[in-house]
Amino acid sequence: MSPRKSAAESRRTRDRIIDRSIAIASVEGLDGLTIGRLATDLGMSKAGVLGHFGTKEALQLASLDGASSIFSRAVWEPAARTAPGLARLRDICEYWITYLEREHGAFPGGCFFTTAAVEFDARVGPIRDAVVRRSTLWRRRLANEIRYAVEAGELPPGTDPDQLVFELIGLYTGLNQAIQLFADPQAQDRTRRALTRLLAPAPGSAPAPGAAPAPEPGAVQEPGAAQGPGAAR
Amino acid sequence: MSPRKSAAESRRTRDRIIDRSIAIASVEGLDGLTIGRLATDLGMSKAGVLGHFGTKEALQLASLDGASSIFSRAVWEPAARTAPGLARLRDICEYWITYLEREHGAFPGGCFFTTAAVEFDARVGPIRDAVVRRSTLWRRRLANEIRYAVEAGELPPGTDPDQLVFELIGLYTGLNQAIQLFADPQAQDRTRRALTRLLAPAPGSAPAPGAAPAPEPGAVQEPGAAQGPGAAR
DNA sequence: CAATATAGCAACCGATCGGTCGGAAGCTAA
DNA sequence: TTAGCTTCCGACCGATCGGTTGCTATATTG
Repeated sequence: MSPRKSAAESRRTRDRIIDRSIAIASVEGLDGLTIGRLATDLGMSKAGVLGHFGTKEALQLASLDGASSIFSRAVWEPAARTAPGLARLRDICEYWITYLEREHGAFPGGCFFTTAAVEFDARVGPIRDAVVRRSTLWRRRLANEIRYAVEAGELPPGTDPDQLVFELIGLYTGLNQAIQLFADPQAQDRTRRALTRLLAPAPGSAPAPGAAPAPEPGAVQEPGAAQGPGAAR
Repeated sequence: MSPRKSAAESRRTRDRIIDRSIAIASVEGLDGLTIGRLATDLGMSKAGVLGHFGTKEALQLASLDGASSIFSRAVWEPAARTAPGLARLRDICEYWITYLEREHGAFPGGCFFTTAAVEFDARVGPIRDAVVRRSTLWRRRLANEIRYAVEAGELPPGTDPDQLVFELIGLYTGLNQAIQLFADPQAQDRTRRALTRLLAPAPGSAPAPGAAPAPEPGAVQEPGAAQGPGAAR
């Protein structure tokens, strides 16, 4: 009806498309996303939508990019202000929990990357590659943070960063499932409880309080801090 | 070309359809599965395929049922022969690892239920309900086994079964991702290493060897068994 | 103001989607 | 042998898929 054309206006439209695309894809999957549905939701024509990207695959990749920014802004950036090491690692984990909460509203259908990873983990092509790349970057960032914490003596010596990353990824994938599939109100607490064990400080290091947004005070059992000296990570 | 019709023959055809359907859906998702593709793969007509189920949704539900049997046969049934408690729990976990291995060939695209759970975790309808139901049954079965082990004194008293289930589910979801998305050859070992910590026996109980298919002998670090007395799972 | 570039639309393309229908082929029961 | 039931096929349905093609209307550039 009313073709706008300024460069700035065009970019805003593009962003609107990507935002909506992310919302749809987080529920229906990147493949379940259709141009027609997207156009209807936005009150545009299919050609108008597709004109910004050329192909559906390009749109999917752009959505992945946009989702990546959202994740980064919600989890990494706020934690990046904290000093590196265990403190920052704990911040990351706490922001990560918040990011996955339904109320956070980043993605109506749960973590976009979990969905995309499972959706494309058995296929080949540019989208799978992009998912693998982003996921690898995140794993690497986590591993670096862990390595730093170990070298600083905040985590037990002998801790295997990749092993800890492996367990963290699993933990958060499980958290996402508990929230989305079961709407489990205890999921966050369970995650924090697992974290106090996974991220228990090295025996000799500083008592470790402060820093992180408090890993819950008045919980049940679980001594948490104190742990057998040899029980690495 | 050649319509067969005996009741037994019909059932065999139905099973063939479901088998193929499971294979496709584990890669493309239950939604990505199409009648046309299925018919082509099986050398049948679309009507011939759909005639056995009526609707695509019924076919999807039947596939979920079939996948459930495969999982049960691969993980639960072999472990059910072991005496209940920690020993059986360890068996379950070991068979569960085998089941997820690419070479196992149960599902070419990785665990059918992980895929289905993520695919439908943000939707409503009979399929999501079925996924939730099956997943809940499995969680309950695990929790029961854990509860038994705790009461038998094989796991530390104060262990929260649901918490341990939560962490196990996450661990195996992570394993599935590591295998499918990263083809990580160390994923199985990492899972076993995490398991030795999660399923560490209660301090006072029997030394716990034997029983399970050996949770790896000559590994690196990680004392494993010994753990602070208070550090409940 | 004129020329160019582009955002967006309506209409359309072939392909495929889930699903229906009538009939052909063969099993089973009377 | 015949009647009825079931399996399966080929052809077809309307809807939707991703994508293309002119075209209009505006913004920008000169």
